[in-house]
Amino acid sequence: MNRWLVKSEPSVYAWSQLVADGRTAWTGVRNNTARLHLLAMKVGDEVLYYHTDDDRQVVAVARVVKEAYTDPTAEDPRWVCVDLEPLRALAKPVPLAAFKADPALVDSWLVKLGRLSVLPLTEAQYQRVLELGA
DNA sequence: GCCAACGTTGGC
DNA sequence: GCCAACGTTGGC
Repeated sequence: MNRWLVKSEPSVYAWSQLVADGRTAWTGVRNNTARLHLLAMKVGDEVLYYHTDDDRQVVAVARVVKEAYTDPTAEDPRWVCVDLEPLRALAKPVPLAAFKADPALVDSWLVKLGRLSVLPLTEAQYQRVLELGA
């Protein structure tokens, strides 16, 4: 079971929209590192849902329901997407500042490589976020 | 709105 | 194959 984090601009596709839709194709990723992470996702993997822009916090947990396939919104067929469904919102969102302040999270890719939109978390990092968000 | 960090492109 | 220039992302 791998753990991930995906970013979304809340003005474009917020968590509430995923809840309303019940499921979505995670399209539009055009960065090779992020692409490799999408390719590594397995059905059942849990994915933290992070809002960029003014929010800048993890708000919820989603789950992979379909593994990587060609992104229908891309001209180049090498780009892929996965399908996600909402799992649950965090009781308390975990802000980026908490990642930077927490020794267990400061080494995460979210902090180290801020522009990466799909990134892996270690099990310990993942559990720590859930703990902070409980 | 600005800027830092990173990726990509294209000239040589 | 190197690197300068440019574009994009996301935090502040």
